[in-house]
Amino acid sequence: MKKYFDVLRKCPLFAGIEDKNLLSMLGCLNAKVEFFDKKYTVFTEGSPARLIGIVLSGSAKIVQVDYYGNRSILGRVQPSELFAEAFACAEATALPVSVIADEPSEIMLIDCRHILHTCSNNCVFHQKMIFNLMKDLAVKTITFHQRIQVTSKRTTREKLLAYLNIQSKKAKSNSFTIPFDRQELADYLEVERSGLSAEISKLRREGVLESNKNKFRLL
Amino acid sequence: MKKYFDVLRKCPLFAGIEDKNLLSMLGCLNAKVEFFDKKYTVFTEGSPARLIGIVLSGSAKIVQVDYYGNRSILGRVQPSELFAEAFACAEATALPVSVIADEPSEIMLIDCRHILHTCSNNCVFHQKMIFNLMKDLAVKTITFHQRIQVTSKRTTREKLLAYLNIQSKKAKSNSFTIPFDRQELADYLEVERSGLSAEISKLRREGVLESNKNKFRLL
DNA sequence: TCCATTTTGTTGAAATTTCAACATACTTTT
DNA sequence: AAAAGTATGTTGAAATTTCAACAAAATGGA
Repeated sequence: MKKYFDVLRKCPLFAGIEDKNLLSMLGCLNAKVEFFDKKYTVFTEGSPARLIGIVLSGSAKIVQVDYYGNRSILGRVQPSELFAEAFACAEATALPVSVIADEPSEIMLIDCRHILHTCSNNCVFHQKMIFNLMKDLAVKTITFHQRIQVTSKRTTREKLLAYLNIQSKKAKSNSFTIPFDRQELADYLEVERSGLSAEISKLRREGVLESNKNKFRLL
Repeated sequence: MKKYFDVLRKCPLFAGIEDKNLLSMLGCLNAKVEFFDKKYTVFTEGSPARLIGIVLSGSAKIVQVDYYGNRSILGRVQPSELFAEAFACAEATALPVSVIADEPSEIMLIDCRHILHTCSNNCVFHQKMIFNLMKDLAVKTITFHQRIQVTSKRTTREKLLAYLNIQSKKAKSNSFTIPFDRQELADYLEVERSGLSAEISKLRREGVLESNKNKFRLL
């Protein structure tokens, strides 16, 4: 497990926990590591929501697919980030999303019951983890707020610009790379890919932005 | 404060906390109660995100307004429910939403620093509250997932039906009352009010549902 | 009760999005 | 290096939404 320490130290779940305690905690949590190849399914929609995932290497997409096959991308997780923690913490019976590896990825899996229900009154590490989970969930909630701020715009153009502005702010620069290809960005913004492509071209012609693949610069 | 105990016992923040401890906790948290008349602003977008709100009586809307005046309704809070807790817990600098009383309402306000930063290692009640906050935030995250499931549909009809189906499931009945008027429902679904009205009429003509004001029955 | 105000429903025109189809560019595999 | 597959851009027609304006219904005060 030691080879994952660099990643785990950055993981919100283990914030403020010292290396010397980490190894025994992982044992206590019964943490497992699994490998998933590109496009393989980490979690399937409808399965029990008992495991919390941590990306150790690679990345994955959180997706929802409705009965018509329309895909909505809830987000993407990178190394050291948690996923499915909300469903586990809320003790949901079934996952409403699927998680798909974007590239060959190592994923740490922890049964949430080891975090929520064991020695939560005595062990200072468990208390710390619950505090960390609370922080993490608060941040996720804010991320959803931001997303709704973007998708509640009524036109493709407005959604795109709202999204690019947030990305630009996040990168603290007017040029930045987004973590989506065209289809994925369309799924995230909840618009048509072709309409999105058209709008990007239009904004480029109007001199509002420059772009090359998933690199953008706002002018 | 004792007159609020019936409501507070149902509040997720105080789950599992006995009456005999509640009064002293409220003192320790420095909880204040304020009254807001209908349409009055409880929290203003942009103000510091330090207070957590609990509805004691009445109700309030969580709203976001963009630079074009388009309003998006993030949700509505009822007695015993928390609001703004995500921003407080994430220690956000500024609120990205406003909270507006829907009717004459009593609101309890608690400075989040009294929950997050005081005696969090020693006092068992603080630990319990943090656990409760984590649960609450997990449930809120799931609520947002549901909302995205609804608003990610591409047509007014699909959004409406997805929303009504969720409400029907929640009520465990095919007839139910929704907490929004037409304009509010339109803002929640992110569609035009006039188009929404038209769609409801159409569904009624097609025999898919019956409705009267904000009462619906799915057939 | 009556008046003023707010909410809801309706409609047609304008704007926008979706859909389908295809061309081009880029990647990956063999 | 060629072939196959994938991603992106473009277009026009069809479908849908938005917008604006108004009528009808419901609500809240005076």
